[in-house]
Amino acid sequence: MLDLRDIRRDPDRVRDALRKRGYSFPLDELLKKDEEWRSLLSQAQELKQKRNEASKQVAVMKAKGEDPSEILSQVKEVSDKIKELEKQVSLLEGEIKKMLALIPNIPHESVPVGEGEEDNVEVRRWGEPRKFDFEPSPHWEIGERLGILDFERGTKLAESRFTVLKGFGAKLERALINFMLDLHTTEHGYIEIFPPFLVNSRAMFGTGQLPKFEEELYKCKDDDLYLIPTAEVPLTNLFMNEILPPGSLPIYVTAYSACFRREAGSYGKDIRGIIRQHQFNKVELVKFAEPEHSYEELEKMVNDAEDVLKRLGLPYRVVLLCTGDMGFTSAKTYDIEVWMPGQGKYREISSCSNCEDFQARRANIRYRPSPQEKPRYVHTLNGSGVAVGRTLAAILENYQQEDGSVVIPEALVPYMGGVRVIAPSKG
RNA sequence: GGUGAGGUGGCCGAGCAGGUCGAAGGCGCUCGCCUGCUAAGCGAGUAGAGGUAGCCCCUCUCGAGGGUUCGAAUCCCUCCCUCACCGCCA
Repeated sequence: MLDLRDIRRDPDRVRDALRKRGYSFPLDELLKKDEEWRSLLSQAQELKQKRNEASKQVAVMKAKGEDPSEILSQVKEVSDKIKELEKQVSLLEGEIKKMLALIPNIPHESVPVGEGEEDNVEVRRWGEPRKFDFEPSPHWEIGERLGILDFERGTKLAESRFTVLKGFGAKLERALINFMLDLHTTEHGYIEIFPPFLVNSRAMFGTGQLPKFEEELYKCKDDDLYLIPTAEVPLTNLFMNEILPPGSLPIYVTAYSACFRREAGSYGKDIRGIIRQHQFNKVELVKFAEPEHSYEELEKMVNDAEDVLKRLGLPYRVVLLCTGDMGFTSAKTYDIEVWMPGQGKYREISSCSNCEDFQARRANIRYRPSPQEKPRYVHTLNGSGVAVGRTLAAILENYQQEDGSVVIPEALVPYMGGVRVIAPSKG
């Protein structure tokens, strides 16, 4: 959420941001409502002042034993007028808040202007895609041959885009989660959190899933609870409605969570394999930072996510998203794309964003820079560190052998109980 | 799910037969004084938000929302949450 006062002060800045994002929004309507709101508000406040003064007078007169009935009848009218005005004020306030909640964040000046994926800018590459002396298979074929991915039973139990992991597949998924959490907590300074996978609508509003993206969420029928689409939601909202004391920033937190997305509107995409599932596992990174340092923190966070892929020996590239491809809440986003030999292209495996104070304002997360200063909004950052299912798919494709087996990356061997190769087995 | 108690400022905790109460007192914190250092002591300050370019100023906020009233932390209604005991349960 943007600050209404900033919008008022410099509406062109917002117009420019909306244009760069390819967003249409009735900004003039908002400004008009704002003006009306402020006018009515100050009218109401003036009357209240009057009423408060009169009420005090009544108290004094009563104490002296005088008769205040004359004032009483006058103030009664004022009170009624206040009620009328306040009704309008709160009505307008509601409308303004609703509109405000639908304006996306303003892109940082370093973000390239563009319309879509094709305008993103590659920042760097790491690792050399392996040369195969046979035709590399896509991960779903490898996984089915090895008996570790079971798509049919996933669909039987739930619906399409659900998959059952079996044997070493299930173990590899678990190994990856533990490997990533250990890496981030012991080497990158993150505190491990195990959050709720269901959160209420206030939390969903705080991180920007609601109200605009409700159709992406699984909602519980009888409760004000939603399945989280990412651990970013519970992690970022950890400090909702709090003022962090001086010296607490930056705060780094990480969590494993299952993520649930309805994937409405992506019917045709990635039907095969485990790239796009309704339920998937992810290790998430979230940071709370002072505004002065949030962009350094973003670079460091991207490095933390890259480190996962480096240690697994998976080639990747880092891409800076353009204005038209960025998420609603983000001011600047880097995607990390891992090389998938089976598909012959790089696929997103992590997305790291600086949301600046956009989410902090929604979730009311502040910090006090020093004991005598006023609270300020923190900057929040989030990033995948990284998507577990996609990493598993990347390992299958990058480490596949001609005989159908898959070699386990060295770093994971301890997490796999010493297993170095997953070979085809019966059952 | 049942019964009972309760939700006040960073924390603890008064106020709750409606009226100069955004709120005593204590702790904590900040600044100053004092003191070889530290501790103690003394003095001052110390909630958040909005209207305003901004000060003074004004308005709002005592879990949330609504109501009664000239006036609500105090009275009434609804909801939420916390704690205790019971029931159920991984």
